Amino acid sequence: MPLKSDTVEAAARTLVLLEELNRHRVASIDILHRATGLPKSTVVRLMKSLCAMGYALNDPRQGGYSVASRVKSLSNGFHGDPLVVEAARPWALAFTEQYQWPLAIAVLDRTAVMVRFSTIPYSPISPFHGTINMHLSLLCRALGRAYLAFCPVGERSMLLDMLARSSEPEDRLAGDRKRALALLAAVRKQGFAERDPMVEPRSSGTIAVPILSGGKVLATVGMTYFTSALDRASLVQHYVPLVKTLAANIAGSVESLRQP
Amino acid sequence: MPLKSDTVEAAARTLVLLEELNRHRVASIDILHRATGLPKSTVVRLMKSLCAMGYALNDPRQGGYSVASRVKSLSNGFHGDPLVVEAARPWALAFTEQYQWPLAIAVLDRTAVMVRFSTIPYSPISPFHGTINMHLSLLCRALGRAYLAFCPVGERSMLLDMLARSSEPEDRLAGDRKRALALLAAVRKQGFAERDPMVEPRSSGTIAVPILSGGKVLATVGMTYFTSALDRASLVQHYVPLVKTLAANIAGSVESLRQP
DNA sequence: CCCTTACGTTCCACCAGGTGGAATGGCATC
DNA sequence: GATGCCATTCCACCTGGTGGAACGTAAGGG
Repeated sequence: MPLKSDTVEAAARTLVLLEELNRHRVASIDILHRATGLPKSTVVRLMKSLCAMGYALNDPRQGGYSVASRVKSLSNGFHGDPLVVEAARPWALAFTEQYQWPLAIAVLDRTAVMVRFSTIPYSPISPFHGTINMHLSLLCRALGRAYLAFCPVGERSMLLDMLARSSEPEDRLAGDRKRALALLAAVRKQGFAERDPMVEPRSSGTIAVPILSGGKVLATVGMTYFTSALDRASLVQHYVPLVKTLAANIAGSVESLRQP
Repeated sequence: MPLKSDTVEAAARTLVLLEELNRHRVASIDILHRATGLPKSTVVRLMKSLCAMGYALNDPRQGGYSVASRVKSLSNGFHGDPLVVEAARPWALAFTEQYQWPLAIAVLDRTAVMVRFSTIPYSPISPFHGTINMHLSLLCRALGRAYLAFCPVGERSMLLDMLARSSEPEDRLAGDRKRALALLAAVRKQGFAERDPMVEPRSSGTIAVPILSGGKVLATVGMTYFTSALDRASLVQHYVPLVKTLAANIAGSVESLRQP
């Protein structure tokens, strides 16, 4: 079944597989098969190609495959992160250095938010391995909810209209506009967003707030943590204010960078 | 003409093309054709695929193609385990070839360290079972103690907080913060960590040191030996310095691999 | 200890996808 | 207007890529 009619199928599959591999420290054939929907013999053949070319390594004792250093040459020519990411980078790195927990910066991309920067590589205790370019839903994920709750009323209305047409399971709540608006009002009241408790993995959680400028949401910033490591009081009284201060500092840097 | 007999040809060509694209701010079809040796129709077809999937952009006004932000998904997983294991592998294999004793590389995984690479299969004196993917405690095992003793103060504090909530027998000492910190101070003073003498197997021992970078512990490296084969003087005066040098070499390789 | 389950790997018949030379189109230069 | 150069499209050809089935191995449970 072709992914897109004007793509080279084998190439598309290989790239999707490599993206999935980047999400894990080590990934088995079974994990890659489930995540991509490709038959196992196809996964094996494509992974062998990636290993032969130096993009991946397979150590059977480790239990699977992992990315190798050659993958850097597939992206090292890209230098076009959004302004808000440039502004956020030093603040986010300093935060993770001081508090250990990883941060993510996400921006709106059609009807989801997309992670454009993360301090996961600099955190010793990250629940995730590679989240760059992940799409996160607006109604079930912390980074998305923080966007939808704090964006202008007109924008929220339009986004909810678009979400109502979606067939994604995580967008289902958009079909019940009243409940969706009530959820978002609760997020605004609380002052920060959290991942829906029904969404996996349940061993971790995220708190997220908007990065605001001129009444608009430029991006959202979220801190992810292991639920076994932080009790709710510590989370709400200690970390939420820190993430809010971080967001304000980032917004300030965006303003500075915008001056000619 | 196939690149390699065990690769998916179309995938290999696409990746080579993408690497070449990364070398240019903008690249024309002709440039890509000359650099890769692929026929122009092949280059066009593969570039169309890359554009359709979001890895490249075509702007005729700019004079060709350039990489797009999605390429970051192809490399963002190269940090932590994959990075440290790739950096450590050649150094560790050379060490075991020269000194025979097996080595293990371990990284932090929540509140324990996990062995991610081991030279046991390459050691002529490896009566030890394979240890890859084993979790080792932070307070009773050499590889764990090396991590906890030499990591930054803030991180140690947080890890001890998390360990205090653990019900694992080997984490019990975390309940007595003062004694735990005294143990770790002693490890730092000694310059290397050892397994708790009460922990089995007593016929063997491990010496471990941190792999440091920018004031943080990336991983720990440990050498396991038979206690009947080495006296303490030989261990401390001969092998500990060798393992420390090994760790410094690995750290250097990590820095090199981190460059874009 | 044996059976079952789950996962990784190999095989191979099948055919659809990928190939590249030739032709075409567009643009700049003289 | 002719020429040269580069990008793109076309399409006959055939080989590379596919995926279900079979096999091998290891782990877990009774």
